[in-house]
Amino acid sequence: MPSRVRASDELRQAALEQFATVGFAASSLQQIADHAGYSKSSVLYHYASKEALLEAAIGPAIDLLETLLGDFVAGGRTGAARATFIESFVDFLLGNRLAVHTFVNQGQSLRGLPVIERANTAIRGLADSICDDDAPLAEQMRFGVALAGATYTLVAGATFLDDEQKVADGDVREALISVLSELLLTADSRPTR
Amino acid sequence: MPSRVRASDELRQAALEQFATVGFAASSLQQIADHAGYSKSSVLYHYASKEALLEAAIGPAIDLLETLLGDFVAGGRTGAARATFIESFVDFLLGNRLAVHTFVNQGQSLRGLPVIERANTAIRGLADSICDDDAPLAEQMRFGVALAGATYTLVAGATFLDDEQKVADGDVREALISVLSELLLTADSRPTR
DNA sequence: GTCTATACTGTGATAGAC
DNA sequence: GTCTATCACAGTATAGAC
Repeated sequence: MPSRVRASDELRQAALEQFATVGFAASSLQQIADHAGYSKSSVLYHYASKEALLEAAIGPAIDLLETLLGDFVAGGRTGAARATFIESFVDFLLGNRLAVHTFVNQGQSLRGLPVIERANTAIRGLADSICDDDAPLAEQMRFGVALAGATYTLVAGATFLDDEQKVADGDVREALISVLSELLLTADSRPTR
Repeated sequence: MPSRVRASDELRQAALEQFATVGFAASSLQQIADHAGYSKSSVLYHYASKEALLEAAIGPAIDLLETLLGDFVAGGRTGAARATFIESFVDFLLGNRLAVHTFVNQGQSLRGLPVIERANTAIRGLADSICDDDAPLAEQMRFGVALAGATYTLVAGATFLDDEQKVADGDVREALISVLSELLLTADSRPTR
């Protein structure tokens, strides 16, 4: 193994995989250390606590999410802006599956942690931006279903499809963008029912 | 307090609320006992183990889900069947928020438990039924996004909207059915892109 | 920088008094 | 049926050798 790979990076990656698969609360420092090939104490040398390890593991992805959602909220409400947002969002999901998986599945029980709160604030900002104007409830739901559906379809996909039909990421990307575009791009002109 | 309410029911309800809010792993028998006004040992008298408590808490909802999905898979692929399925599914979500919340947020880390596996089997059966025929990937995604989106929108709604704008359940029901119908009812005639 | 050894806390679960 | 007392164990975290 090349000495280029640093222990802290290996530990961070092992932790991310553990958090995503068995959950944060159920992950022990011992398991993480074992998976990375280090001792439990080495983990606590590189990261002051289990929470610090979570911060390091999913923090970067949360950073991306913040800028992604922030840009969309700040930007115009034009159809073109929506289109690029959809693409960015899908790419974000595909490029940060483990972190998204962790946040989606464990976020509720991790309220109060700085990383989690940052993500929640960003998401709430998006929700407010969608709901503030007098948009009909169905429109708000369409947005929620689209983003939550895309997110959780990938998360559930990781859960169910892992062993079997391994679809190519490129096809998934295209199909997801297609469905989200259907839902969101022509939303203004849709009937309420 | 009327002696009509049984201790086991109170404990089951308290456990469900704990599991849904702080998660299964993070919930302690002590907390559950405190919330219900009993001692930790009383919990273990009524339920042999923490897992048995989970079974009792979300089992009934999983039963409903099994029949719901089973009926749809067994039934025809007609538009009318889809319409009634959408309505039943939304009603199921609205009527079992805490159980759904628990399964969605904790299910991944609880693999192997009988209740969880029953639900996973039912969901996989639905997924197979949708994917078995040569449906295009976008159509499969549309189904996934619709059901996962509806599910997680309500779950996230419980997370974010609890304190503020308390939308009436009736309106949510109508809006959700509307969005799901848009996505699923005319799916056969949609273009791939 | 990585390890061993250990302290301390809280957990799920059991036994037995009432 | 509910309680107190106790168990064995796993968890995070600390101290210090090398």
